[in-house]
Amino acid sequence: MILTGEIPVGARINEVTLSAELGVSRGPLREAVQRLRGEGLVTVISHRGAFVRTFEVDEIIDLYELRAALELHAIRLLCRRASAKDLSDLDEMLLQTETAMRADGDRVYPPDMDFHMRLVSLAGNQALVARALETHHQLSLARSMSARSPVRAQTAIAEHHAIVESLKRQDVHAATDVMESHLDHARESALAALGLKARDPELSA
Amino acid sequence: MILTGEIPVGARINEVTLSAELGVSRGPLREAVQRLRGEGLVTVISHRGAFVRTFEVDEIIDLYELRAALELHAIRLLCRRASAKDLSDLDEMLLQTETAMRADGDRVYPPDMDFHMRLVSLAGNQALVARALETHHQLSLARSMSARSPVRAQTAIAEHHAIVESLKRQDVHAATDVMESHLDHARESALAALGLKARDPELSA
DNA sequence: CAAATGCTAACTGTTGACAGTTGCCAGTGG
DNA sequence: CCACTGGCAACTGTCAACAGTTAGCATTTG
Repeated sequence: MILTGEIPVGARINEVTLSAELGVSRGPLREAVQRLRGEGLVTVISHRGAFVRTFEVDEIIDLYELRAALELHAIRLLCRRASAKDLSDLDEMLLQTETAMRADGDRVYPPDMDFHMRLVSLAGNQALVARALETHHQLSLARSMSARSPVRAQTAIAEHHAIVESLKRQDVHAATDVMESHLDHARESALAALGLKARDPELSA
Repeated sequence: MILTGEIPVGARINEVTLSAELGVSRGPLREAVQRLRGEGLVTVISHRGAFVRTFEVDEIIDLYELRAALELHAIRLLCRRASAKDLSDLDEMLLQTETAMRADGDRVYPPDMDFHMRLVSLAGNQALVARALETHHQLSLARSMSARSPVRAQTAIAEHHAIVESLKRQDVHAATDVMESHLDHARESALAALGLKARDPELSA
């Protein structure tokens, strides 16, 4: 309900009304809230309740940095572990996304997230996958604070292709470089959609 | 209580007896269990209860890989952001650890964890810090499955020094290389303490 | 008129009790 | 003697009610 926007960002979660809507008691609901707290989707204030988390610009930048840490490492692992079939599967996935996008001009981020999560999954590290999924959830929540901007689809797909090509050549350096700039672009796009610019005086390298 | 071993690894958490010991009711205890579940310290089985999580060898290797992803990225960020004072503080910290170790031959891992967490904190990314702390908690729980092995203290300290020296020279490549081998050694040491070896046929680079 | 104070309603924090499920053990039949 | 079944005890899942706190509003006072 949080990720779909059914409960708006920043809103308080009223335990009694929500438990009545869901048809459960307050006990299980409070347990669920604690789980969401662990996932970073709500912030709990003592005696005040649980609020759907809001993100400052700095926090969004931090999350993209975290994404970079996780996904760049996944890339490094993939260069050593990915089988030919894995890579061809990724290619097929990209083609399907392209055809789906051509038919239906809507929805740009879900396939993007699918690609990245597939990439991380192929690294074969469950702990890494869990953290990446968590980070994506937080980022999708942060992005939902702005109106959807369906821009940046074609360029993203092109960058995905470049990543897979680098992986096929087992070129770690190229793959990580492309992924890093890809995430930089995604961050800037997200921040632009949210209104303002970044601070970072550090994109020379 | 889990991290200190007061509740042994693999044990079931009896809600009624534990809530009686802690002087609280089962409701808050169940909420706490859900939080621990989010932190990956317990696994909850429906109608069976919460069990202090046990780790397979593969999962421990995955956790060290996750550590590498987070801490190597922290190193990269530090090379750009760390001030001279930050680095001198790290140096002082290492010296204090050495003198403390010379006086008291016990306790090897806590200062190690302190150093790494300090390193990550200096990167100035709260999301990164949170995940690193979580991973360290899981690893300390995994290590607690074996008897403490206070070996490997001097070499670890030496490697810490080498990391700081590389950071002072702003040599990203050297710093990440040292950190990577440091974590490799830590992993092998932990696995050895737990009984058996790793599988990885991939430590040539 | 403005600031401080007391009151009230709404909500969270916690508790104890009830219902449903699981695992174990004795008893029974092959 | 072994496998199976029925019953039982312990425990988890859930609920409704009570206590304590917070925020807002009306009232009072300088």
